[in-house]
Amino acid sequence: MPRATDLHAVTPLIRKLEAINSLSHEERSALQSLPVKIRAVGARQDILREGDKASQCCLVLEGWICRYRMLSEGRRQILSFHVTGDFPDLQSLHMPVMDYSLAAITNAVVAFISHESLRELSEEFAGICTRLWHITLLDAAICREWMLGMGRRPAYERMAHLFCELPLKLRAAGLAEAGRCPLPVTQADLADALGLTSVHVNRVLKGMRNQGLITLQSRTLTIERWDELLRVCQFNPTYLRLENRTAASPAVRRG
Amino acid sequence: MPRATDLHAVTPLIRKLEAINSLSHEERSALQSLPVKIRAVGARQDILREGDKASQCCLVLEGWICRYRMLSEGRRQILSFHVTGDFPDLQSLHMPVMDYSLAAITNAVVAFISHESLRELSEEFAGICTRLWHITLLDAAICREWMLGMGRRPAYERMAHLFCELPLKLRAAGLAEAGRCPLPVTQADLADALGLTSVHVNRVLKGMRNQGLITLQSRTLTIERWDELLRVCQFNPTYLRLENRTAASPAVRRG
DNA sequence: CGGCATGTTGAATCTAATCAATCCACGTGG
DNA sequence: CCACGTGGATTGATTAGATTCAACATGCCG
Repeated sequence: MPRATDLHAVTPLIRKLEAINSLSHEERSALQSLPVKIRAVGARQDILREGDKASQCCLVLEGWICRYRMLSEGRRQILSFHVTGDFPDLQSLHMPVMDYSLAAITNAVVAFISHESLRELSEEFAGICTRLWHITLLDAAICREWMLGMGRRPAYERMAHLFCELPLKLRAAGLAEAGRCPLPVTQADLADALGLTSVHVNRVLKGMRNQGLITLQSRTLTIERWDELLRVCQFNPTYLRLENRTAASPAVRRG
Repeated sequence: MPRATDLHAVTPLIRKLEAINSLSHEERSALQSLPVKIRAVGARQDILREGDKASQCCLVLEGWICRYRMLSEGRRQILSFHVTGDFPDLQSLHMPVMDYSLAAITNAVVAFISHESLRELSEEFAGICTRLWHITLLDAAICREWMLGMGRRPAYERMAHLFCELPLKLRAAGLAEAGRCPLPVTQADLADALGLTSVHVNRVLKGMRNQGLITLQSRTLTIERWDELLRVCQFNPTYLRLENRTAASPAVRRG
């Protein structure tokens, strides 16, 4: 596993922006000279808390991060999962008071980029501003999809849907091979992401294994029957906007 | 009810942008000269459908609009409600393929503004670009709040939360007096927004009326006991980012 | 080896869904 | 003016999906 250093810390971000629209030479070098602060975060550690006022954004370099919110009596809702290249709190650039917390799920490495430098960059390069906006929109689209699931999909479908989404998302980011992806989260985490209890997650998982749809072991999710999994949850990948990058596209492999 | 004409069609938008950050004279006049196409939409009519490729954005001038998604067997999830001044599909500016449908709940009037002209405006005025981005972020914050509710709040709390959110949102937009707001939706619509069935919505409503928390008649929601309603759902208005405008509403602070 | 986090299973319970009537307000046409 | 139709609201009875509580198994790490 390559260790992130200041020198190439921004590459995951560049990669992501390129995926939206290719960058000019000036844009790329401006990004490369962004000042960043690297920080390692232990598993289950908070990075930022609801109510905090952020003055920098957090770029994920390694590991899994999640956004979450808490209610009384320990109720927790995970709002999203984030991996290398994601910018989970990019919206803080315009809304500094956090309406959710950010925590590491696994051991992780993140890079902090100050709002100030991001703003300067956005002012100088309209194209970068647009792409950053684009990232927040992608995020919102996934949020809508999760909302639909929580409101209208029963547990089995909801979980199947997540198991379609994650491998596609990770593969597009060059972090997974086809039909298989890392899933380093506990059943309790899954439960909090899906709006279920961990006991029920366990039972639904058992059901999916019995149907031969998936295997999930050693923190790796393998899709055994894509066609069936897609059918079960009526999966439509439009919202992920993977376009050409989806299947075996060179854009993915080049990463 | 004032009829929207081309001349002042953009005022609700200007009002909303001003609320984020006051506009310069040039910005305001540039906005005023935006070309718009006004269209009346009958109640329950679709304005745009999932999968459509948009080349313009829809600004709500009058009436209530919702975003929604459908699943098989008539399952519907309403993703958001929108009123005068809202830009429910602003994200189509950067992601033209719609991942949800847009429909009028009541009779409504909308203004279409072409992506082209919005893009020109954004290029010329960085401040307008930023504010538009800001609007999409506000939207995402509400989406996260709804997600939390669907995942972790039981029906009663979830509905109470919506009944806190709507009056505050509408009041900030100048569309409601304190402690009361129009709610021209059916119980079936409410159900689709909350991820419940209409039968259950009816029962929860009955419960809230019995507790003396609200009245809901003639399409008007009145909050009878703000303090208690806020308490029931642990309402925290941060995510709405009403800031200074909240303070103007004594009903909130009293609670 | 012991301890702790995570995963698994069973039984009882509960929330919300489903199915099925009925009621009510309102508008329309005879 | 009243009968009728219609969409929405209300209520009851039943069922299903998910939670809760509790116990036990497994795997990993010091």
